[in-house]
Amino acid sequence: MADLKVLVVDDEVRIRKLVKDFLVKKEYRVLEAADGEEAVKVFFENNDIALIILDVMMPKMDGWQVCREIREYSKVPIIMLTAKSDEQDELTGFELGVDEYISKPFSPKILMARVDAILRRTSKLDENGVITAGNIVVNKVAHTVEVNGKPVDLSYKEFELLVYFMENQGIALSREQILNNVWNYDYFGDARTIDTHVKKLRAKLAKEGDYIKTIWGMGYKFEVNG
Amino acid sequence: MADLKVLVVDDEVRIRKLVKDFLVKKEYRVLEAADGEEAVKVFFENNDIALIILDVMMPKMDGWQVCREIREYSKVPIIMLTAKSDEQDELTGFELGVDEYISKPFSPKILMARVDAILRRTSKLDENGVITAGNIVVNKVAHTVEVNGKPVDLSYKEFELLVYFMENQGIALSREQILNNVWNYDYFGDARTIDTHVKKLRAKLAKEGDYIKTIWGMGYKFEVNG
DNA sequence: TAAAGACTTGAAAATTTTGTGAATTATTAT
DNA sequence: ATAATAATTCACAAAATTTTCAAGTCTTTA
Repeated sequence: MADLKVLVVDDEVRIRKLVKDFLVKKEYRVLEAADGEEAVKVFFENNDIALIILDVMMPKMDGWQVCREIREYSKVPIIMLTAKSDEQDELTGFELGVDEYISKPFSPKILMARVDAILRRTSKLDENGVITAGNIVVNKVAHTVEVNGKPVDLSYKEFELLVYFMENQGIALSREQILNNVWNYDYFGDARTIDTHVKKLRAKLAKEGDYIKTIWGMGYKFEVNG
Repeated sequence: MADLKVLVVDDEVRIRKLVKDFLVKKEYRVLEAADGEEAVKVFFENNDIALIILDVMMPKMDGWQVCREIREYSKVPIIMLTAKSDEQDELTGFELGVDEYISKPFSPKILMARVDAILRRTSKLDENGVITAGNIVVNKVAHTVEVNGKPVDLSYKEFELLVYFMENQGIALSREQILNNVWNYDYFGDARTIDTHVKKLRAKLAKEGDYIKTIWGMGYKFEVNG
């Protein structure tokens, strides 16, 4: 597994540890948060979290609220851990874009199966490192890109940038975020260099360059539709 | 590709044809079966099938059962084609030793990528330690290399490097990766020593030296085509 | 609708990374 | 010990990419 980050949010240490142990065994990287506020904080400090496992019942800010706040900016998959009695609430949850429910007490094995399944279908990152979006297929392992079946040559940075975009489809990315992720965090130069790379990328992707949208005053977003 | 046989099992002719066409284009040999029983029969009549692409939902005998029966005798890689709703079943599947899941409707391209990846990791290395790629034949046991049938003398490191490349065909390898694998992980020296070895290797392999591609800013990749 | 601010773009400048031949330092064989 | 062979390092040329810059366009907002 390509080193994906999973954020586990629960106020009970016991539960966090349990889930974490299972995740670690499957080679996921695990971040933890003990309450809703911390969860939101951790999530936005790490902009590459692949999935959140979120308890509903928590002090300070409950799971629903966490979900709402995160959904304003991100489509990251969320698995909710609910008490048996919360069934009623699931209605709310699906509207909020929750991907799965698992009621406590749960079987870690099933939870893991769901995690795998969701990551497989959402992040499109399979073990082969192939990411797809529209007519673009990127093979991270082979370091190749195809647009409409035809190979396209990208430079190192262009490739990195495209991968970053594709792994964050539908998410508006600020220049700062892009800089932090695609460039080294100690990069000092002009953020405008991103623009130049975007320009080149768009040109090389031809029609599919339109997948990269400009978000005026903010940054860019990669999206196939819309 | 060394003429590998792939068995495609699906009750819909349309799907079989689609998959077959793509596989044939990649120079695989394709066998077909329209239901589970036929699949098992065909599999055991041909003892050199390299991979099975298996639909779950089929008359007579479903994919799970086919999987179970074949697994009693063989570790042949299996890719399952599942309906979206079958995710739940994946638990069962992984226990049965299914290698991959692809949910319908699927992108043929992704399917092909998976096929390639699986075959690359499972079947490349012949039983006798002979690896082939294009016009190069390496015998790990005898420690010999032939290019176009003619023996080529390589030094120890050159040989190791070539073997590493050939065991990782199509994969972009960073200098660090190469260093860790071909040199001892505690090697301290300059990574540029790789460049020098690559240079020598390319020279000794003559025309076939082109198999070693430079990936600018990243490292090298060994690939016969492209 | 004009001005200010934010993106695009093309091209030049600056920087990085590679390729190579030769020098230097192990290692092995004689 | 000495010669031969192999592995590294070095230095500089060559190649390719990244960044900067300036002028042109497009958006937003007053």
